[in-house]
This record gives sequence, C-alpha cells and structure tokens, in this order.
Amino acid sequence: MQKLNIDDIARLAFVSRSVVSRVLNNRPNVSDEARARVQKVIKQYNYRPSATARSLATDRTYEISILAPRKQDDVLANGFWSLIFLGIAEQCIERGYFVSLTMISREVEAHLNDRILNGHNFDGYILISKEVADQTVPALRKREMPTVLIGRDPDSPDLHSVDVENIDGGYKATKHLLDLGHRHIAAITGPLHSPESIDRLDGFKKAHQEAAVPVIETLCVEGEYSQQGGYDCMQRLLSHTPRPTAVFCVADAQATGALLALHRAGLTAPEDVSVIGYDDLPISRFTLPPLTTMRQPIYHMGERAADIVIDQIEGKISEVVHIHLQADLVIRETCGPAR
Amino acid sequence: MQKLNIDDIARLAFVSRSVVSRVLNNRPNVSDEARARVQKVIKQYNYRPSATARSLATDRTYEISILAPRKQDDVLANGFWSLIFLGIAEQCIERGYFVSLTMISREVEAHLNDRILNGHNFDGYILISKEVADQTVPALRKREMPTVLIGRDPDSPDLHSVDVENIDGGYKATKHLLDLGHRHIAAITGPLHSPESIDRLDGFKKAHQEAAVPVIETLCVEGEYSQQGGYDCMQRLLSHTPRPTAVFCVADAQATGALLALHRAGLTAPEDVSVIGYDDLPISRFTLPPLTTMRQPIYHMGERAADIVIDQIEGKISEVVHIHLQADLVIRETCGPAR
DNA sequence: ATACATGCTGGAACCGATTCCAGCCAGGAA
DNA sequence: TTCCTGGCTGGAATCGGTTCCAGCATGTAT
Repeated sequence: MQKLNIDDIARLAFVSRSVVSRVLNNRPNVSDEARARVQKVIKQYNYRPSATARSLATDRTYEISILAPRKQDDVLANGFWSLIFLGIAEQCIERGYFVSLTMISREVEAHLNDRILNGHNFDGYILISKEVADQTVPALRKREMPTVLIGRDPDSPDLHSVDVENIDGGYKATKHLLDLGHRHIAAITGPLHSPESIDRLDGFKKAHQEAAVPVIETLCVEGEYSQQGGYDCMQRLLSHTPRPTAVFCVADAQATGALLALHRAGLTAPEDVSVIGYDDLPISRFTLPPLTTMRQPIYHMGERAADIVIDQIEGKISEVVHIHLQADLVIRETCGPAR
Repeated sequence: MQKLNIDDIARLAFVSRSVVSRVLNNRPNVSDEARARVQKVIKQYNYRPSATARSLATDRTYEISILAPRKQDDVLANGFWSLIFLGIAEQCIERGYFVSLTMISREVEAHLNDRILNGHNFDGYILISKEVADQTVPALRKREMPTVLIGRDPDSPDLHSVDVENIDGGYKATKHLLDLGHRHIAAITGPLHSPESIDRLDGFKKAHQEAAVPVIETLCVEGEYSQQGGYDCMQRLLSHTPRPTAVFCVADAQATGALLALHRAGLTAPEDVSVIGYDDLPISRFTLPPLTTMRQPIYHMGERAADIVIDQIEGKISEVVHIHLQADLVIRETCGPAR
C-alpha cells in the first residue's frame, strides 16, 4: 500500500510522466486512448498528485491567508468576524483555494514577517482591519503579493478593498432616530483610530446637521467593540443630565451591553431610551427586545474579498478595486418615538 | 531584486548548499566560522527558505486542517466554535504550525475526499463534531494521518479526543435547579444524534433519579443548537400544563432564544421560569438578565486538541488520548427558587 | 610512525510534480 | 514522390530544499 507518484501512474498506464501530467491538468496533445488509459489507472489506484510538488514546480500554493488582529479575541468571538470568515472560506473553497487563518500582533512581528509573509506559503492575503494593514502592507507590497483589505485604509489608496458605506450607514441610523423625534442622541463609538468608527460618527453628525439639530459632543463616547464596552459607555451616559433619549451604537455587541446597562438602571428600551445597533449579527434578533440595527452584508463582504484576491492571483484584475457595499436599516423593537 | 535560493546563499557565503541547510536547521557539523558567515549572508539578504521545497523534501507541511461541519453556519457564528477555533489557532501558531479551516458537507464529499483528505496538504486534522468524524475518519485512518476529535464518538473509541464531561455537566445543572426546589423541569436539547445532547440529557435524568424526582418526558424537547431552536422549543413548552418552572438548555444560544420566547409571553426569568444554559459564551454575561450557565473551558479545549495533533505529528504520543474536561456551574441571574 | 576516531565539507541523489523541446509519425498539398 | 504541417510522445531540465555518504584534515592513542 505504498504511496504512488506520477511515475508509477505513468508506468502502469504505459506512457510517460509528461502524458500523465497533461491528463492531470486537462491539457491537449494527448490521444484519446492514452487519456482514457491514464484516467483509468488514476481512478483504480485513487491517485492524487502531491500538492507540495505541484506548488514547487508552479510557484502556486492555492492557499490564501487571512490575517486578523490578535488582540481582538472578543471580537473574533462575537459573530462579526466569524461571518466574514465564513464568507471568505466558502468562496475560496468554491474557487479551489484553501484558507488559512492567522492572528497577528505586534509582539510576534518578527516571527510574523519571517514566516507568514516571506515563507512562500500563500498565493494571496486578506487583511482584516486597517490595523493589520499597517503592519503587513509594506512587506507584502515588496513581494508584490495579491492582497485585499476588508475595511478602509486612507493611507493606502492603492490597496484593493471591500468596505461598507459607513458614513451613509451612520447617517441612516441617526436619521431614523431623528425622524422619531429624538433630539438628545448619544453615540457609542469604537476606538477612534478605526476608520469605521470615524466614518459612522461622521454620518451621525451629518444627519444632525441636515436636520439642523446640534450634536451634543459630551454624549459622544468612545469604547471597545464589545458588550462590555457598550455596557461601560451606557453607564457613563446615564449619569448625564439631561439623560439622552436615544443611543446610536456603532456595533451590535455594544448595543447588547447597553441594553443590560439600561436594565440594571431600571430602564427599558424603547420606552425610556431608544437603542440602535450596527451589524445585524445573528444574535440581534434575540436580544430583549430584538434590536433595531443597521444590516451589513457581512457574509457577502467576505465573499467579495475572496473574489478580489483570487482574481488578482489569476491575473483577472488590472486596476485597483474598491468595493463599497450598502448598509440598510432593520427596524425591530428597540427604537420608539421620543417622549 | 531576484528571489534568492539556497544555492545563492551558499555561493555568497563560500560554502556548499549542504552547509547552508545545516545552518538553517541548527544542525551540528558546521564550523563556527562557516556558520557565522552563512548567518550573516542570510541576514543581509533577508533570505527565507521556501516552505514548499522544504515540504517536498521532508514530507511535512506544518499545516493543520480544521474540518468543521458546513451546515451549521449559525453555529460557527454563535461564538462557541469561534472560541474553539481561537484556542486551536493560537496554540498551533505557538508551536509553529499554520491552521487551515475547511467546512465540509455531504454534498461536496467527492471534492472533499480528493482534495482535502488526499491532497497531501496537511500534517494533521482536527475534527469538529462526530458528524465530521463519520465522514472523514475512514479516509484519514487509511492514510494513518494524525487526527483528533473535539467531542465524543462512541463509534471510534481509538480516535484521540478532547471532550467535556457532559453527563456530569448536565447533572450539575439539573441538580442546581432541583436544589432550588424545582420539580417541573423542562429540557431543551440539541439534535439527539449528537453525543453531547445525549450525555447532557443523561445527566439531567441522573440528577432527577438521585433526588427521587420523576423526569417529565413530555417536557424534554429536541431542537437546533441555535437561538431560533431555543425560541421554538420554549414556545412549545409554554403551552404545557402545568407550565414548567425551570428549563435546562443544552446550549447558551438556545437559552438566549428561550429568554426571548418568555419575554414574548409576558414572562420573565427567574421570577416566572428559571433558565439555565450551557457553554458560558461571552454573550451569556449580557443577556437580560445575565444567564446562569455551565462553563465549559472552550478555548482550552481548542488548545488541547492542537497539542494532541501536534504531539502525534512529532511522535510524542503513543497511546490513544481521551481528554475529559470539567464543566462548572456559573450562577448569574436567570435561576431562582421554585414558587 | 601507524592506526583510528572525529569533525567538517561538498557532491550527488532524491522528493514529485511541470514544462520545454526534439523527434516521430501520419496526412495533405504541391 | 517529396515536403511540410500538426498532433503525440517521452526525455531531460527545473523548482528549492534535505540527506546520505565519501573524502579529507585534524587530533589522540598505541
């Protein structure tokens, strides 16, 4: 039961390895009889060519690396990245590529550069967040590797990217609250070095401006992209007077935490405070009460990112691609009219 | 700026490729001067050996494949698998291996067998759930690949595995409810072909037996491992008379859905019905109210699984390993005394 | 002085594919 | 008949490493 290689197959089919190779790769210049014979032997012995040897000869691994920021393990576990990842993975498999996930962080950067970026393991890279881009783009660019960023990096306009319209999303969410009559609206943002937060907050401000309602700066607070972050921010906001009548959270996870903070304070949404989230994670349909939020085509973003990298690898793309997807309002039960 | 290979380095350091190879692999039989010279050249040109070529020569890829069931995309996104995955990934990277995730399903089985299982891409496999094991173990066994299952497969006692004490966990959870005085306890299980559900339900029954309280079979319902599953089951349970005073859910996701169903019916936990979950996902601290549940060392399970596969790969394991971790009660706010 | 062990070195085979190219053969045109 | 063309074929080089082994120069024991 020895492992067979291409020479064994060639011998068994009475042809040369060249012919076997051509059959394996569906190339012409093989007679019908020879092709049939080779295919029969391959089937009979359940032969599969070695991916490694093939990679060495072709300089292609059919593996794509997803580089995610490591410190955000909460984030990875909260549903957003999982969905992104699922989209990437399914599309890659669909197109014949494997997907490898690596968490990177500053501490292991040396190890990272050496092994992940220069090790010749991957045909392309998908970068999760600007933070990752900052750390890896220089090395990847030097090697001219196919790369795509999920998110936006103002510093690298020539990097392919897939993003959602965050300004517009923030605008729509805020407009919904304004339309309901709210005039004291708080905003819970993520870390303000992340473009998503900045953009969504810009949309928040734009909606106010358009409605000629002043933004109350002291009600704009910065927190982590997590339930705990939302909880903490909400607690701070509740000590404000007058208390905000509505809160825009830039992530569903934060909204979940905010709901708990309200509950702890003896308040409920939407009666006392309206809450709107962002992402439309699966859990958002099951918060108490179900969360009004901005739906992002998360899974789809992953799919598109995969497509862009693979298109680059296969030489099907020339110019830089920036994909901007839409976010849409999903009305559930956490927002009500201002009292 | 041409890519350098081992021969280039050898030439630049005035040695043979053999010497360079020995230096790369930290092997003896290299003079101090030669070693220093080679290292200097490597550093100077930022040379990294090709992983592919190395793999071909050594028959090792330093890649580990995680095979997850595809149909459960909800499950992947709900936090449990994400955490498992995180544990696996970090430990693998720690030990110098890459991690590749593949979703498998019955429909693509042909493609799967050929490419994933026989393609020589991976040094070892981590199987997520018995379902995956059923589909892949025969092929993997034939090739004698290092493999570990997360979960339990009664059909393959000789398969390495990492699992939690599900019977004991179900027992502890139920005992907590019984100790609080509940006598009409419902159980929401996952699909009953999954060993976890069976075992947790066994624990449920064992606790009843020990307390000499009869199990009410009609209150044991089967649903999906998801929020929606829990929601649906809870709705069914609420139509029972007498209504159960407590519910044991075999997954936190289900408990979340159950809480919403309760809310919809105008009831709350723990005043009207006590609810206990299982998993202690990050979100469980932020449900309304925060969920009493069984903590599983999820992240740790992933780490251990990675260790077991890598130990197999590196020949550090001889006998079959079955790891059983403990689940512990985490008391929060969804359980109260029976009225 | 001889024998032998030891450390270092580099040549060459090998891993298992792809790909270039020269050679062969058959068929069609001149 | 001769020449040319085009489809097949298989030999050989190549990708970039690891590893076996023979050869050589030392140092040490006899």
